[in-house]
Amino acid sequence: MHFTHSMRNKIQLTVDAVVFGYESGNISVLLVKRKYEPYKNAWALPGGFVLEKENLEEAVQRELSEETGVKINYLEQLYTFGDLGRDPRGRVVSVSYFGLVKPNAFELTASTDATRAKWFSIKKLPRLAFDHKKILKIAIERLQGKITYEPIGFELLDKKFPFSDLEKLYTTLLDREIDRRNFKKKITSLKVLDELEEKVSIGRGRPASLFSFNEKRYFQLKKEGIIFEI
Amino acid sequence: MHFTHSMRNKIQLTVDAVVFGYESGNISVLLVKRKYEPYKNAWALPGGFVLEKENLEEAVQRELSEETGVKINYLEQLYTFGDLGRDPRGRVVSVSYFGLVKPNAFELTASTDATRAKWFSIKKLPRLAFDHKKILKIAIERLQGKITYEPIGFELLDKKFPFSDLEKLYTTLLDREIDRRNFKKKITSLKVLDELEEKVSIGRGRPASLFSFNEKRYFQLKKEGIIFEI
DNA sequence: ACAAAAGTGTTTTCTATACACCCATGG
DNA sequence: CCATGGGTGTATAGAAAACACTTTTGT
Repeated sequence: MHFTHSMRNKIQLTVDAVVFGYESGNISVLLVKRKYEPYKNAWALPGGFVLEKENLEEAVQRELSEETGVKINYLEQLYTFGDLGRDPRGRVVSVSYFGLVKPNAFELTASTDATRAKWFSIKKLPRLAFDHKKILKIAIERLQGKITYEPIGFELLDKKFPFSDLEKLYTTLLDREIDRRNFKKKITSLKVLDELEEKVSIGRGRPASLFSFNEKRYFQLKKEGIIFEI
Repeated sequence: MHFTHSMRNKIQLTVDAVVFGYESGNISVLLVKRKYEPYKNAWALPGGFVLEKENLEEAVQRELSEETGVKINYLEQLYTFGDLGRDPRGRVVSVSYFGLVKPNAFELTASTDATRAKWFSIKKLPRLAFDHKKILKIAIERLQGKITYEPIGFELLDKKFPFSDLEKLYTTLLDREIDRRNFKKKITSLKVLDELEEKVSIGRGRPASLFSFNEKRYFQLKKEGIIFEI
């Protein structure tokens, strides 16, 4: 169909971000409480209208920083939701993004209105505005899918971490037990981890060696599209 | 950011479709010659502006039928392109789709202006309008990716086909030789093919048995998210 | 009879999985 | 000294890969 001025549509464009964080066996997602109608005071994914002179990714980053102050470590496009009736204000199409943050960025900054932005465990979610429940569901599927074919973890863990953190991350995300020895073998064979001299002991038990991701190797693997069966 | 009337943006929304077809060792993509400026007479992906009261997928189907008459066998969302400056008319965000057609739908219908819609081998592409070269590149990567983890083929081959067609499809898409015996073993183990009584002989050589996809089994595998290493 | 494409099994190698005990520390 | 979590190796089974000759037809 050819475009003429009279046909200029009234479709509005928004972005929404599903941002995941991980800490000690818990996957959390960042939500904000809505200030305005519709769905005033309901929890929703951070996001908002795209400005005419900003890229989509800039829009997400801006909204995230305005609404939550959280610094994103990894961001990719998730899916575009455009069904009629998904927004009571009219026709609103939303480009959703998928983000990950490290635990140290987990704390909501001072600039954040703590009553407005909050981390929720994905196991105990409040009722969400718009079709955000659906968006979140797809994001969780993406997260679980990604982890089985990409050496994710770099984006969710601190710079230095005990191996058990990585293991726990996988058991949490995949929601099943994994054999520690076999898991370590597989990770080791990828050569993405550097073992550090340092150790930490958390509570009782033998202290754990710290590891860090070998960034060079890690991003090389990602580029090669490593298949990483867990 | 809160939305007020004065901020109502002037972002336009389009859809574009990358439709692939396959015939005798060749992957083709469906392009249309543009009727209007900008890029008048240049080849472009079929697509156009989304109407206010149609879903995104409806918009793609409508544009495809208007511009090419081609009947799509499979359609999924690919990616949303929204960079500033990707369209000289202003801010235009495009939701792109990825489609597959069977060879029998390959013929452009009578309703189609044959000089306007045309199949191009992905190895001999013309210069494309807008950022469609980039969109096509991403679609080709998706196609190659999909084939290694989903038993694709159903959507690209005729109802009945000789096994060699499936094999050739894979060698073409993956752009490398595959061992016929190992390949057959793998496909057979999935139990997605039914061997028919019928045979065809094309030119000289021993006639080939025809196969068809066992739809039930095929879609069951897809739902289970089969991992299918080739 | 020969060229061209279809069809078919076995062996070897690699990878995934199953499995249990010792080590270092804090309380 | 004991409870807690960290760390490590081997054996088996299953999957992937390598590999070549026979069959059926058209010309």
